[in-house]
Amino acid sequence: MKTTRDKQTTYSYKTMKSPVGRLKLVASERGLAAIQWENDDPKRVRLAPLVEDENHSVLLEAERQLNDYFAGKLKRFSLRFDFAGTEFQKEVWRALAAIPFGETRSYGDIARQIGRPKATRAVGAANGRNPISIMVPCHRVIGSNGKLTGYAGGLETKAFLLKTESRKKHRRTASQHDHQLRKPSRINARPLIF
Amino acid sequence: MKTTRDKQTTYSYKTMKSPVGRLKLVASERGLAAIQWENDDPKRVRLAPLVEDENHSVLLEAERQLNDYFAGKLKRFSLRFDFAGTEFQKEVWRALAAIPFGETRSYGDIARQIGRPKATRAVGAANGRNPISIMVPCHRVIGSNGKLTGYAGGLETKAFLLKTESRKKHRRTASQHDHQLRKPSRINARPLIF
DNA sequence: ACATTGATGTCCGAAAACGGCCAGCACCGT
DNA sequence: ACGGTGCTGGCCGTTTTCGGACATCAATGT
Repeated sequence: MKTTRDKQTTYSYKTMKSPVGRLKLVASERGLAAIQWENDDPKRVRLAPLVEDENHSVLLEAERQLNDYFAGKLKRFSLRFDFAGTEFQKEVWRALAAIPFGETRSYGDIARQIGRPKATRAVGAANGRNPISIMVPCHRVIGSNGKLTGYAGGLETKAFLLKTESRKKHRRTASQHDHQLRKPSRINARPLIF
Repeated sequence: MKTTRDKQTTYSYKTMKSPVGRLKLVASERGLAAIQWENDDPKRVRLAPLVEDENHSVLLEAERQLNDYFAGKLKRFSLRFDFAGTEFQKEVWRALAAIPFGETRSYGDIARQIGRPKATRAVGAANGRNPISIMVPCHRVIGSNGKLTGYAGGLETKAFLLKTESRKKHRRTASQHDHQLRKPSRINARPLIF
């Protein structure tokens, strides 16, 4: 008998088309729980049981924001997230969510930021388990040498997202000014290797 | 870092006094989830996070029925249960709930009843994990040789419950008649070893 | 009488494996 | 002196794996 313990929570989902392929949005009553790729490894993010619901308010709002993002009309997502993970993972994911549009960080940067400077590999692992692709921008985390190193949606997708964001970033208006950065000299100064 | 994954559901609890010590009642919105002993092994039944709620309707009803049971005024509990366990465990627990007041079964009896005649030890293990003591009467399951063998609330408590039920059972009125039993010759014919 | 054996589902702890890392260093070719 | 490239070793949280331990019991063998 292979049955496992119940998961207790039921999630709603719907799918949508996007420039990076079909996406599957998943939400609980507490907020958005996942954005998964078409061929996502099913054991990367495990949420069950799932029920289709095209009209779930959180899912509709997420879809709207994603469309605006891909249309270049939105640079910062604003939505309640329902993270299911360990305390460490949630800390990492929160740190990811704080990386501004168009910038990048190294895995070590994130490790230092959450106060565990030596947990770089663990940060990498937590990155790979990020349930909410795109909105929690794990694609903005790259190797300290500028290499992209890995992405659940495929390295091409990671490159596409970064290139798009970087282009949009440069098209800034006069009213914009530089953000206050903790380490301004290093941020985004890393060469990107697509 | 020792943090584990979230449990997703929040449970309400309250405590009550009883002839067998203080009991902790736990419920979700789906029903009664646990009745735990004062010094219950915390890893026997794990429900978290817990919030005290003296007025939860399920908890109040459970308390009422328990009081009636201990007063000898109630022989059969009627309440929605919220079992959290594997499919096998739930099958066992459902089988337990069907054992009438004042009767006993052996672990092998239960195993046969759920169609897994050789899973006697597994039944024992599932018994030990029964979250809803007393109401799901795992105390009515004893060794095939009549020995009590084990009980989360202590063997003295198991003996007390069985002795009480057996006494109350015999004090029957003239209007009562024997229950229809599937195996009348064996049921409760086993000698009890207190 | 009494010890042994095998079948069963689940949990627990320990240990090992496994990564979306990275600094340091040697080495090499300008 | 530089700038690449590639290897090595240490670091860290999570997942997987594995070996026992059980609230048993009928069937054997002694």
